Amino acid sequence: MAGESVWLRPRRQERQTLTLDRIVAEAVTLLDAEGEARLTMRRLAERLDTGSTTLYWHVKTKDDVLDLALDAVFGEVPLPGGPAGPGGGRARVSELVGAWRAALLRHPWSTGLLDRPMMGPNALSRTEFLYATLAEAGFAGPDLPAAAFSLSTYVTGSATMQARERDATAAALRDQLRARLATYPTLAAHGLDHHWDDTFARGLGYLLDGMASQVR
Amino acid sequence: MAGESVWLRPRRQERQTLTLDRIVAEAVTLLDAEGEARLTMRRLAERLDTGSTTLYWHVKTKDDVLDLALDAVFGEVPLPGGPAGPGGGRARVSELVGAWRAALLRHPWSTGLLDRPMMGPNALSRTEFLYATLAEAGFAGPDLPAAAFSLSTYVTGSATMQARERDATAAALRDQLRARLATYPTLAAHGLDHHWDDTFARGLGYLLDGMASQVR
DNA sequence: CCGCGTACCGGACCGTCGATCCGGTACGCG
DNA sequence: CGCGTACCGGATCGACGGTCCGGTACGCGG
Repeated sequence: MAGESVWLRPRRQERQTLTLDRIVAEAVTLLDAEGEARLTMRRLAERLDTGSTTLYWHVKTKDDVLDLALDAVFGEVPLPGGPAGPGGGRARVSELVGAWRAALLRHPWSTGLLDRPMMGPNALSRTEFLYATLAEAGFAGPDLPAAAFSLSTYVTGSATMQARERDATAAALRDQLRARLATYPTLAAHGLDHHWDDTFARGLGYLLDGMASQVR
Repeated sequence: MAGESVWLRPRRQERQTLTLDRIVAEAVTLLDAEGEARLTMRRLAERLDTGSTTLYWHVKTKDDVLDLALDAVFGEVPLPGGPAGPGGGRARVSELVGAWRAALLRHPWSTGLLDRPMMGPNALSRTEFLYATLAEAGFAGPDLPAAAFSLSTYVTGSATMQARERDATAAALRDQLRARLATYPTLAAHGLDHHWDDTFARGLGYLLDGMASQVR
């Protein structure tokens, strides 16, 4: 059994060496395509054209992959550049928050991972930016963490709620709810058909208005 | 092999028959004690003194158990009774929202399940109550779903964020963050030590203020 | 009092998962 | 040229969610 033919053996250079970055990137595309439930170390390894055990050289557990994938989503959120003009704090915050929400909704699985510590470098730098912008806008003392907390809470919560509603079974349940509008009259009359983008912006408006009146 | 001794055989009456309610209740206490990761159909069955397969007669999948457990948490939220006095809308909303948050934090695992459709009867009746209270307070048109959405988003998001912070690994990561306060100056200076209850109430104040100025 | 249907239960089992053991292989550096 | 180290993977482990199929006891009609 003298070694196989060269033609069958992949050339060393052509085959990219496995990298943590490649693993995370492939995990994100797999999650985008099939969701969290179908992300398996075996399937992920197969897509990377390697054995499942090899992944464990680069990563300690599957949770590591998920943590890294989540932080990769945060990495897609661009930080508004340049100095904020006077009174431009609101625009900058809206921009950051909107991009943040868009990134989460681009990867609906990410909202299911938001219950784990968001301590990746990308998440932290976005949070730092939010704190800095709010501090510059005049928030101080206990109002600073409260304002930052409210905004990030609102973003993650609303993305979770909206991603949940896109689920197929959620649509079926909503139809069933429509039939029980006797039991839930107000909800059925006003809560079923609304535009998410408008609803989100409106709620963000409430929050920013309330914050502005506090700092003024 | 003529049947075992009567003394060893449990009397029929003494042994409670297995009920969906008993399953859900036991699942909640198991989740409270050990978290979602350690909730297993086998372990749950063992606690109920039955075989794991028996559970599947009462329940179709494990997800059913989780859905029911989550709705059981919502069931712990009392609905403020009686008619709301004039201008009492804010107090009622604060009461509901506060109790809602308390229930979620009493069962920290629940925040990890918030990405699934909240379509259980308990969740729906709380949402209906919220809609009705807000409608009575003067919200109409697109402002009604926006207000209800903002509030429930704020509650679920903030509970998720706080429950996440109680995690043991989160504390370790926070210590590490404290060491890197050069990279995240504003965050490290203001975001690490704050009282959750005060921060939550302050943020809720922003939101309610902004909502009030809208409906006025 | 009998017998039988139905509501309920569980041992054995299947395929798959996350993770580990341990033996390889090839590249770079001395 | 040889050897260490960085990287890879077949085989395997224990546990999981879920199903098959054969039970068991209780109530109800005869």
